[in-house]
Amino acid sequence: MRVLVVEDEEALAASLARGLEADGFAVDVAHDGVDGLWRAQEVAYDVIVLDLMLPGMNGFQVCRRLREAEVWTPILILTAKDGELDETEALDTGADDYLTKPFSHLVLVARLRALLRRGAPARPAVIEVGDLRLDPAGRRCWRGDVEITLTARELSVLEHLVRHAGQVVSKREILDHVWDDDFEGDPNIVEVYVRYLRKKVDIPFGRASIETVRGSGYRLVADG
Amino acid sequence: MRVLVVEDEEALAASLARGLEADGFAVDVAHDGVDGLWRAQEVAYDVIVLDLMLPGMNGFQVCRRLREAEVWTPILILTAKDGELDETEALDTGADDYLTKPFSHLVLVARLRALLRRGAPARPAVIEVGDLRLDPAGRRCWRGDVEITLTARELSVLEHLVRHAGQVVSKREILDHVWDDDFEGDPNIVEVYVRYLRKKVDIPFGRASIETVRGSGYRLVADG
DNA sequence: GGGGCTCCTCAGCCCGCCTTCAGGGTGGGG
DNA sequence: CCCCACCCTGAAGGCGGGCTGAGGAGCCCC
Repeated sequence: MRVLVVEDEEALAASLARGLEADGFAVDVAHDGVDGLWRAQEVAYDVIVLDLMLPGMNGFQVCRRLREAEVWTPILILTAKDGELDETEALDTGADDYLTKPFSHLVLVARLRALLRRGAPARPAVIEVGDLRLDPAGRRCWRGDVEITLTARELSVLEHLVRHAGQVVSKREILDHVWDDDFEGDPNIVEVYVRYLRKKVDIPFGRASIETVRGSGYRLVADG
Repeated sequence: MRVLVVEDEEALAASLARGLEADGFAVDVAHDGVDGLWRAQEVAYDVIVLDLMLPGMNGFQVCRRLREAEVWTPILILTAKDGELDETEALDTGADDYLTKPFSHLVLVARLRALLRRGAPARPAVIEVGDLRLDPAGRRCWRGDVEITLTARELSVLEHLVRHAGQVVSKREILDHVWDDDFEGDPNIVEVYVRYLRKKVDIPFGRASIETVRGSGYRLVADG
């Protein structure tokens, strides 16, 4: 099992390396984000331990860049902070687990083994409909090679359509699944968001993937 | 994506709800098994997070009851215990995955997304009569490989004919099934719609699949 | 505090769908 | 052969579902 530790703090890095080696890991250490990013792309590590606070490029950036580069090695983020921000941010950037400093060596190893056990699954759950791609976990979306920036709501609506591609989805259903059930506003909101989506994922590309099924709802199609 | 969290511990429930909402889920919370069971049957959730230790009815019971009630929503069981017993028991009762407390939010979300990914898409119930195909749920219709665009009413009338293919269906019957029972308008409306249908599904293809049975009604035939 | 962004509301408009209606065609029984 | 019931057909109008643009409230970050 080969692990890459990206950690700028010398003492911690050395301690991690020693401990992991004692547990049978083959350990490489990178001391800053740029180096870590490079190594992670060059070598097929089984898992990466990534500190958040790094000189130059921080852990989130490294993580995101790796995923953008189609590197799906499981990543465990180390963070000194404890805020919720880190947690959600880590998820957004595609990390697989995270650990708050200080942590026990045993816990770290347990988490790493858990990640390894899960094996390849870090692979993104990208859903494709024609050349429209959606990564619900990463909250990202593409038409072909062009990335499309969507807001949270837009993405949720599109996610629901994509997950039911080819089927008719009623406005009521979208409302129930994407909005909270205590939403008492204008159901017209669904039409509005469909319009937003069409403006972003269809019209600029001359497509018509979100069909209106009058009286029933909407249907997402491949639209070759 | 709509998720039901069944968890009696207030703090954990609130934290789960907040976290999941931050990840774009629409979250409902039930604080005991009975409430959870009821909600899960009333609302079409995409996934259910179910604690084992619940007042009144425990997670296993809820799970079993749901499956007995033909509710197939993916269920992820939360357990404080660590025994293998729980795992096999959970799977026996029809749960889809389980997670041992304490767990990281990231892991929970990853597991939920995995469940959603697995979620089986609704199977298409396509009815065929000769080379005429109808997908009532998808609101679509084909003659051979050619898709035919039908309005809601047209499709409803055709659906009734297709479901009784080969039999004579009276106009009164069509009226009662396709229109509201209290429809007091001109029964001629049925003739009008049969005409519309013939213009779309028969005439362009040189077919005559909707036969008139004078004095009785209409009959849909294969019309090889 | 202000600018930008996201989310939501609202009202007006337009087109397509549903329905009605009247007139013409057709077939069967006397 | 004639008549009447039954069915077909074309046109027209009203209505409602869906679309659209503008704008305001809340939020976050600078």
